[in-house]
Formats: sequence, C-alpha cells, structure tokens
Amino acid sequence: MTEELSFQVLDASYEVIGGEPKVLLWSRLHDGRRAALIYEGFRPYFYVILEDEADPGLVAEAVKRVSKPSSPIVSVDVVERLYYGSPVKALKITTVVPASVRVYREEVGELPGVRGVLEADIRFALRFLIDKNIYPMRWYVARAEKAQNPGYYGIRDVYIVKSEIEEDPGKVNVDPLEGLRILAFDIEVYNPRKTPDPKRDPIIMVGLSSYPGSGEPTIIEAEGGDARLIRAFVEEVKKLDPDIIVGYNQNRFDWPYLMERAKIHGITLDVGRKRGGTPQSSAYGHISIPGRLNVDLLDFAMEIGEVKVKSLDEVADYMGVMPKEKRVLLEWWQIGEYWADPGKRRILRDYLRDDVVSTMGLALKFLPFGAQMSQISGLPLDQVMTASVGYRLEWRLMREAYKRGELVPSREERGEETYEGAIVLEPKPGIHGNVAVLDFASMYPNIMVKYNVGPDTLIKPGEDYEGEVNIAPEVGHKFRVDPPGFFKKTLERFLKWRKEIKKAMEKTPKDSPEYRLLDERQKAIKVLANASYGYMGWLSARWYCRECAEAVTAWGRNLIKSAIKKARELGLNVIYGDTDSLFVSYEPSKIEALISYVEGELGFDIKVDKVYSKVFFTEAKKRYVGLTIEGKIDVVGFEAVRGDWSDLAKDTQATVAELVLKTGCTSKAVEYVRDVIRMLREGVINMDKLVIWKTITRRLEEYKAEQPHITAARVMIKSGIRVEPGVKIGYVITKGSGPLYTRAKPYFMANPEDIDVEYYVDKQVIPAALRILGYFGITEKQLKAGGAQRSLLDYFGKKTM
DNA sequence: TTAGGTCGGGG
DNA sequence: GTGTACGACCTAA
Repeated sequence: MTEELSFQVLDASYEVIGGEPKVLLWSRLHDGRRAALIYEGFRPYFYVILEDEADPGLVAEAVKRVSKPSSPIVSVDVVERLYYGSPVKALKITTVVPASVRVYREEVGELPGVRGVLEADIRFALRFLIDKNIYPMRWYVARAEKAQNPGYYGIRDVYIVKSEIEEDPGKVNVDPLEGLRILAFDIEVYNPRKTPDPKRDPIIMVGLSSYPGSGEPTIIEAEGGDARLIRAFVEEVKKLDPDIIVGYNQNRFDWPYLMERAKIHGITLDVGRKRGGTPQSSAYGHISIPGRLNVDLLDFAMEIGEVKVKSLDEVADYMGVMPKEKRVLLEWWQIGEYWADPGKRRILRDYLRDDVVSTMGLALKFLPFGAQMSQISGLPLDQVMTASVGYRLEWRLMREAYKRGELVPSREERGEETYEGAIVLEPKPGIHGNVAVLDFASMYPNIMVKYNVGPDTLIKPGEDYEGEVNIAPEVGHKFRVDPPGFFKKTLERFLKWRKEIKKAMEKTPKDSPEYRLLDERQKAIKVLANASYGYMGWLSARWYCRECAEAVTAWGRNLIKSAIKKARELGLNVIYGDTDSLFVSYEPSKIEALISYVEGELGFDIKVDKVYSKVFFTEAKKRYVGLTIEGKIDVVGFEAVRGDWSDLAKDTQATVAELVLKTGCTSKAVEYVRDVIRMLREGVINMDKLVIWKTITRRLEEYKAEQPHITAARVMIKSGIRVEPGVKIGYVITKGSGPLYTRAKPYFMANPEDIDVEYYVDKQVIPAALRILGYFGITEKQLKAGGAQRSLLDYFGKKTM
C-alpha cells in the first residue's frame, strides 16, 4: 500500500543488495520523521562515442562481448546526443553494479572504433540525483510504500519509492534549515608532551551543543581513560539524532582522533543513522557519516579572505559570534597542563564550552549560505563547501548538460597554458582625496552572455563557418552569434533568476527570515555565475576552453579601456583601475555621464561601489589603503603574515598597520620597527616570541627536501621524543653557518644566547613590516638604520614584549 | 629565475 | 567509491 510523501532530501548514497543497486535518499518527512527512501531499478551507465567510420552495430556487439556475469552489461543502445553542441551517435552502456563501471570503461575504451568513453567517472548517487533532477536540501513528493523489513538497513523508517519524484511546489521558498537538528561538537585531548598522540594520549573532554536547544553545551569528561567518554559521546549523538553535525577542522582532527581512540578500545563509533554507521574517510580528508551531514565549518572560513589566520577564535571574533576578549583563550600546548591541575581544570572546561558555543554560532551564520549552495549546485551540504567553486559550478553544469542531451566531457590532464589577463592600471602614487570606485556588475558573465562565449560556440581554426560571428578584440577568437551556447543559456538563467530574487527581496521586509533566505540564494547564484570565467580557464575543468577565457579577458580589457577613455574625455581624473573597477575623482555629475555612456553605448551595467574620503596608493598594483566616507579603513591586497610566522613578526606587522592607518604617515611606524630590531639585538625580547611552528605531515624518512622543522624534529627524536605525522614542531633559528635548515633547533632545547638575531631581523621582522611599509617606499635600509632611542612605552603602554 | 615540495585548521 | 583541493610560500637547482 503506497502513501503520498513530502520529503526533503538531505543526502544520497547507495548499497548493492542481492546484486542490485539501491539508492538511499536520506530524508526528512513532512511529519518530522527522518527516513531513508529507497529507489530501486536505477542502474549505472556510461557512454562511448565512436570513430567516424565505425559501425555502431558492430561496436555494440563487441561491447556486449566484454560483459561479465558478476555485473552483466544489460543493454547497449545507440543514442543521439550532443557533444560540444554538435549531434553525435553514441552507445549508452548500462550495467548493474556501479563499481563495475571502472572495469568496463577500461576494456570498452580499448575496443576498435571507440573514440572515447564518457560519463564513466560520475559517482553513482550523484548520477541518480542528476538524472532524477533532485537537488539536496529541496523538498520533493512521491508515492512510496513502507518497507516490510526495514531492519535490513538498520534504519527505523524505510520507504520504497513507487512513483516518479517531483519537486514539492509548495516548499520552494521555505527555509531548508528550519526544523533540522544541528549538533556542534569539539574534543580536547591530553597532550603532556605538547603534541597529542592518539596511540597513547586519551581524549579528556568532549563538548556537544544542539540546535534547537538551550545553547549551553553538554560536557563529558574522561574518568580513568577515555573508553567511557567515547561510549557516552556515541550515545549522546544517537540521542540527539542530528541531521547536521558541525565542528571546526573536525575532518582532520576530531573525527580521525575519535576513530583511532575507538579502534584502540574496540568501540564501534556508530554515530551514523544506520546500524554500524561509522564515519568513513573519503576524498581528500572529507569524512562522511551515514545518514547525517558532517560539515566542517573551516571550509566556510577558508572563503573569508579578510581573515588571514583561520583559527576558531579569530573567525568567531570576525563573524561577531564570540568576541575574543569575552572568551577563555588557552594556547594549545597548555591543554594538558590545565587538565592535570585540578585547580585549573574548570578553566579548560570553560575553554571547551566557548569553543563549542563558537562552533554552533558559526554554523548558524554559515549554514544558510551552504544550504542554498547545495540547493543550487546540486551537491550535498557535506560536500558543497569542501569543493572548490569550480566543482560547484561544474556539478550544476552537468545537470544543465543532462537536460540538453549534452554529453559531459571527461576530465583530462592538461599542461599549463598561459594567456593574457585583465588590465590593471599603474596607480598614481600618493594620497588622493574624494575618490569614487566604479564597478562593472558581473562583467565577465555578462561578456560571456553578450558574445555567446563557450567551448561549443567557438569556431575552431580552419573551421568553415558562414554565419554571423562575434570576434574578440586583440586575440581574434570567433564565436557563433546563433544559436545560444551551453554557457550562455546557463548564465542567462542564473542572471535572470538572480534578478527575480532581487526583485522579490525589494518586496520583503529586510529583517524577515524570508529576506535572509533570498539573500543567501542570490549570493549562491552570484558565486556560481562569477565562477564561470575562471572555470573555463581551470585546467581540470571538464568544459575547459583556453580560447574562451582568453577572449573574455580581451573583451574585458576593451571594455574598461573604453570606459577610461570616456572618463578622461569627461574631465574625470582616473587614479586607478583593475579588471572591472575604476577609481576616479568624485565628481557626481561627470560620473553620472560616464555611467549612462557605459550603459547606453557599451551595453554593460556599472555603478558607484564606494567613495573614499582618502585613499593611499603606491606604485604597487592591487594594493591600497582607503578611508571610506563612513570612516572605515579598507586595506586591500595587504597580506597579513601567516600563522606559521613567529609571534614577533605578527605583532610587528599588526602594530605597523595600526600606526600607519591611524597617523596617516609612516614615520611612527618606521621608528617602531627600528625599536623592535634594537630590542632583538639587545636580547630583551622573550624567546617565546621567536618560535616558529610547523606541522610534520608524514614520516620523517619520507621527506625529500630538508627543512628547518624537519631538522628540529630529528633533534627531538634523538633525545627520545616521539615525532609522528600531525606533530607540530616549534623551533628557533640559531647562530652558525650553512643553510637555514641546519640551524633550526627545538625551542625548548635552545638558549636565548644561541638565537640568530639577524635571521629574525632580516627574515621575520623586516619582511613583515615591509608588507605594509614597502608600499610607502620604505626600504629595508631605512628600517635597519637604527633611529631614535625611545621607550617602547610610547607604543605599547603597559604591554610587554 | 623556475621547479617542486609543503602546509593550513585542530590539540 | 563511476573520485581524490588549492593557493601561498618555502628551498634547491
């Protein structure tokens, strides 16, 4: 007996049962139950395209002959498809067991008459979602029958789908996260020798917070080893039964550590939704948990360019989730000490609580965008943010291709090919007052649409084409005007869709949940549309097209040149320009005229993005500091030093940035750097500030190149300290001769008088300072010139170094 | 210069 | 699982 179900698809997987593949749609039902919907009868397939002279019937016969009983080739059909827009005859080869495709594609690829194998590298569960037009996080309806023997899957509610699956029209604009349960977790591990070793160091605490919920995390502490803690953790996860599990870098730390500890104790870490559903390591460090969406929030953080150090406390601070000054901050090497000391253990607990609360806070900030990205790209939420924008666009393109009957090109290994990029004007160095920044809206996608750019519309060299063409300036590549190509069609849909959403947003109250939903959706569409140009120039792209990317930048250069020429004719002072933005003197009426020229004559949208009351340029491109009329400081192109520099370098750079921006000149900052150098040479800077941390990622004998942290690691091993992959090595550079790596020593084995002070001056302090001061023409010489002897209290107040 | 190797986040 | 990131930065040649 079937019933009508409305369900939200969270994830898809498959199992081969009785020799037949069954697709599992992990879903939430309209009544709130979580269920697995089983789809039977969908079979793996792939295509071959043939040599021109090959006889399809003969090749089909040859294909059938490679069939194996373990997974027979059940059909070989001659089908009409498009390949790069042109009709082709192809063979569609269908088999039974998904894993057998890998074997068949090799054998079939070798057969005479076969030009190539296509679509044999698409994961089965995603293949199903593409073909059935199912997008994760969206709602669908279907008729289904409750399974008689759900125990087989180890899931309580199992339905067998008995109809086609259609989108639920009533739930297009509902918040996909509404009603889903989220679990945030974090573990702390014992690290008496600084670096924890999962083989011997137990997990000491685990914190869990669920949403919806009180907001106060549950904290489980280890008592006499961590076996009970791990069991309690598994029970807690099962009890909370979350749809989404979030953590921060849990894919590389918490899960692997838990998995290793569970293995040692012989505990089954079955935190998934099906029986025995343990975390599974999959592609490039991702970990999947059956029936739940395991989302690492670090993946979202990696996309925030403004935050250079992606630690949880920094990112939570930046996102307004938890200010750094309002939380407990411990350095990682202090964890063991705080655990061992009963008087300090409470602080460790608070530290864990703050980490868990921050993690949940970040989840609530990030997941709405992730859910939209999932709904639009078609990738499940646990994969979509792990994937680069190129992959996200590509999965959507594969869906567009399927609908058009286009065959998906295979991924190919390609050597580097360079081409000319965008125009970046030489900035006029100095300080400029009242500057407007004009931006072309979605310049590259609009170029692609206007000139019908794409691999399928490109006229290849030597190709005869009589029809009308768009010719790219400078490079001369030609694109058919008609019919609209694959990229043009797809991008037009994106641009139109986004426009409709923007229109709907105007009619929606700004503080409503619906507004937020629409805003995240339009952002996700924008990300995909803007990725299209970069995608065509990405060497691993299935629809790679160097000429296309080259043509797009050529049209872009042409466009901005025309705008610059017009701006100058109008009497505007053009200060700087990069790709699709122009910095001009802020003269509203002339800018108005420029905008109407660009819109009317050139046919592109341009708008005033911001106005700076002051902006500093040096001769360096892509780097400037601006003060907006709202009083905000924009530092663009300035790269803060990475997490693996010494604290001294990081502190120096932060202070230099602050002094320059606050005083508007460099003299104070230069004096400050000179004082830091002087203090270094006098040996009054604490050695802790000089430690550089780097991680060992493999066994020492596997390293091909000598590096400082490897040398330091070898010294540690000699003195009996265990060093394994994952260990972070803290080292300092000591005096002596020879390459840098010979002079690295573990920080706890070095004496302050051994420190190679000049290394820290030349390779740490000065480069860090010059990242900023260099833009203002300050040289290494000037910083080393040893200036006025002044008290550091002038800069730091009571802060000590 | 280029080529080729390593790393991030976590504790 | 019909598969395997990416971009910045380092050292060595």
